[in-house]
Amino acid sequence: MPITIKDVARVANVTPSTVSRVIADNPRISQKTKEKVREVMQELGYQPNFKARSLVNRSTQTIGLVMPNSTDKVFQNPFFPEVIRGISKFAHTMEYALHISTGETEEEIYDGTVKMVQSGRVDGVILLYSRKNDKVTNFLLEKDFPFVLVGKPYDHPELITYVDNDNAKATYDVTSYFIRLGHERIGFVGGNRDLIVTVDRQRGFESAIREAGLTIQEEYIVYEEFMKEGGHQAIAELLSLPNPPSALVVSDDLMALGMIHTLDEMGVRVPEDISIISFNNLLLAEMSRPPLTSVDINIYQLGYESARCLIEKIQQPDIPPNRVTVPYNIIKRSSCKALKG
Amino acid sequence: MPITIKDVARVANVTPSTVSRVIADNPRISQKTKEKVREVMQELGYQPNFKARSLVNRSTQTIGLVMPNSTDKVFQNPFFPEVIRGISKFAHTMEYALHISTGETEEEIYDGTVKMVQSGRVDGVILLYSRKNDKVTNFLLEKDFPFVLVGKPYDHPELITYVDNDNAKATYDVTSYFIRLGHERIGFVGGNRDLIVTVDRQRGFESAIREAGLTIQEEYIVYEEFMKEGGHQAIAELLSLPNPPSALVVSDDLMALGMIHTLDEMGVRVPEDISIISFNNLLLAEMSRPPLTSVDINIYQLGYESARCLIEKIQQPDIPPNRVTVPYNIIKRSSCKALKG
DNA sequence: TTGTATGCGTTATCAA
DNA sequence: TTGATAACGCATACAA
Repeated sequence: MPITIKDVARVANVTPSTVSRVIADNPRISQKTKEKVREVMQELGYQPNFKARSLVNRSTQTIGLVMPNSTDKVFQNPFFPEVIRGISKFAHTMEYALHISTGETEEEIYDGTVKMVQSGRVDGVILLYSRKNDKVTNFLLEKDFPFVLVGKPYDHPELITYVDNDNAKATYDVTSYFIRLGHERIGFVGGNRDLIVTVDRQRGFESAIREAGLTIQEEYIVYEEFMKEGGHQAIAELLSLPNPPSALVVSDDLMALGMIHTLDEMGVRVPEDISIISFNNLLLAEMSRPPLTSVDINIYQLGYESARCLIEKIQQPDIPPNRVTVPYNIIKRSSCKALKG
Repeated sequence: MPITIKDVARVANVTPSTVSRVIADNPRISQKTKEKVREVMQELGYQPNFKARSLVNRSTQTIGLVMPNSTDKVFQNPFFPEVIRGISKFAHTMEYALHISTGETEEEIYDGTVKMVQSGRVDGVILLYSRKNDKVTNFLLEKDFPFVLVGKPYDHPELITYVDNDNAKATYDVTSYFIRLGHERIGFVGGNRDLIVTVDRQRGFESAIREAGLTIQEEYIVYEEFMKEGGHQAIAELLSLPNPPSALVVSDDLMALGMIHTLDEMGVRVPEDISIISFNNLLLAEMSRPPLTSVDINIYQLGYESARCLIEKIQQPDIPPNRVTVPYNIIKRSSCKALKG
C-alpha cells in the first residue's frame, strides 16, 4: 500500500536502482535525473522503507540501553531519566532510536541484552552502570560488539570506551572541604559495593582523610542502595555509634534526602548538628530543606557523551577505545556547617 | 557472519522453511523434527534476525513516543520519565522497543512524527500530550495509524483511544476541599491554555466555585508553563492583586514548588499565609517544605495503560477506540490551612 | 550515467 | 509433514 521505490521509478521513468542512487545522492547520477526523481518522490510523498533499509544495510539505527537493575525501582532515581535525556538528545540528532532493555534480576538483564544483540535489534549498547565481574560487559567484549560504559570499567579499561567523572577526585575534594571546615569525624555513605563508582568515591574519601593526618574509622563507612530508603538505614547505623560523625559524604542526593528526613524525626538538625554533602545535584537538592550542598556530576552530559562515543564507534568500528571524563562542580548550599575551632 | 536460518537448516538436515516453521511453532511440523531443529538452534546459538523478520512481517515491534515540546525542557519535569516508565514496563513485557521522537518546535515534532510513521519505523504512536488543533493528531487520524493519547482529545473523542484522569472531577474535589476549609478567595494556576488538561481542570475548578455560591474572579485565574519558573511568574501576578487569594489550586507540583520558593523570599508562608494544592504527587511533593498536598494522578499507570491500549490496537486494528480513566487520589500533607470562621 | 541481476534473512504460498 | 520458490523493499556489483 505505501509508496515504494518502484512506484517512484515507474513514474520517473527510471529503474529502481536509479532511485536508490538518488536517495543515496550517488555522484554518478546526473543532476537532471536527480531532480526529476526527487520531484516525483516529493509528489508521491515517498519515504524510504526503514525495515528494508535496515536489512540490507545491516543497521537498525537503534541504541540499546542497559539499566543496572529492576528498572522499576531504579527509574525512580532521577539520575536515569537525566542520563537518558542526554543520550536521547544526541541520538535524536543522529536519527537513532532507543531500545531500553529492562529486567528484574541480573540474569534477566543479561538474557535480554544477549537477545537484543544477537537478534540484531540494536547497533550498539550503552551500559548505564559499571560493576565488578559483570556478565553483560564480558559478553559484549567477547562479541566485540560496540558498547560504551557510563562509569569506569572494572577490568580491561584499555579495551573499553567509557564516560565517567573523576569520582575519586570529586570525593577527595568534598572530603577536604569538610576538613577545612574543621570536621574530623567524617562519615562516608556509599552505594552498592560492587559498583565501581562506590569504590572510586571511597578511595577519594580515604585519601583525603589520610592526607589530613586523620585516621580512617571503619565504622564511619557504610553502604546502602542509592534510594531514599537507603538513607534511613544508613543514618540509623551511623547515629547509633558511640561517637557519631559530624559530617557525611553521601553518594546520592536521594539518599541524603532520606537521611535528612530520618534525622528530622530524631530531632537532629542539618547542618547545625550534622553536615551533609551529596552527589548528583538533582533538582531535589535545590528544593530540599536545607538546600543540599551537592556535587553536580553533569549527568546530562554523561549521557550525551556516551551516545556520541557509541555512535562514533558504530560508524567507525576500528577506532581505538576512547575515554571521556566529564567535569564536576561542587554546588555549595546550606547543608554544611563550619566547626568552631 | 552471524548464524542464519540456513545454517540451522543445513546442520539439522531440513530446509529453511522447516526451521522457520519450528520457530513459529507451526503445528504441522512433527514433534521429532521440532526437537531436532531446536537442538541445533540451541547448539549454534541461533537468534532470528530481527530486521529480516520486520521486513517480511511488516512490524517493527517499536512504539513511537511523541513529546509535547522541546524535550530538553520538558524532560526536566518528572512527569515524563514517570509516564515513560509505565510505558516502558508494559512495552518490555510485550517485547516492544521505544522510539522517542523529539524536536524543538511544533513543526519539527510534526515532521519527525510523519517521518517515523511513513518510513515504517514504528508500529504505533503514543502522544504524551493533548492540545487543541494538533497537527500530529490529525495526521495520525487521517492515516488511520494506530495511536493512543495520554490525556483527553480535543476533537473526535469517539475516534480516538485515550487514557486520562477525570481531571475536571479531581479539580472540583480539591477546590471543594478548600471551600470546606473556609477559603473563599481561591486562585487557579493552569498550564498552557491549549492543553486539554488545563481546560478540564479549570472547568472543574469553576464548577466547584459556582456550586458553592462564590463568584469566579477572572484575575484569580492565571496560566503558566508547567515548570519551576512558571511558579515565579504566577505568584507575582497573584500577589500583586489588591485582594490576593488565600488558597491556590496549582496544576503541577513543580510550579507549586517554584511558587513556594518565591513566596519564601517574599516572606509569605505556606500554609499560614496561603494554602496550596497541586497535581502529580511527584517525589518532590513529599520532600518539599512544607510537604505538599497533591493530587496523585497515577502517572505510571497512565503510561502503562496507554502502552497496553496501543499494543492491543496494533495487534487488533479493528477493535473500536477505547477509553481508560485512571483513578486519582488526593494526598493530604501540610500545605493547606483551615480558615477560622 | 544508467540498467540488470542478485542478495539481505525471513515468512508464506503452493506443491509434493 | 516437508520442500521449493517467491516476495518483502532496498542497495550494490557488474554490465552496458
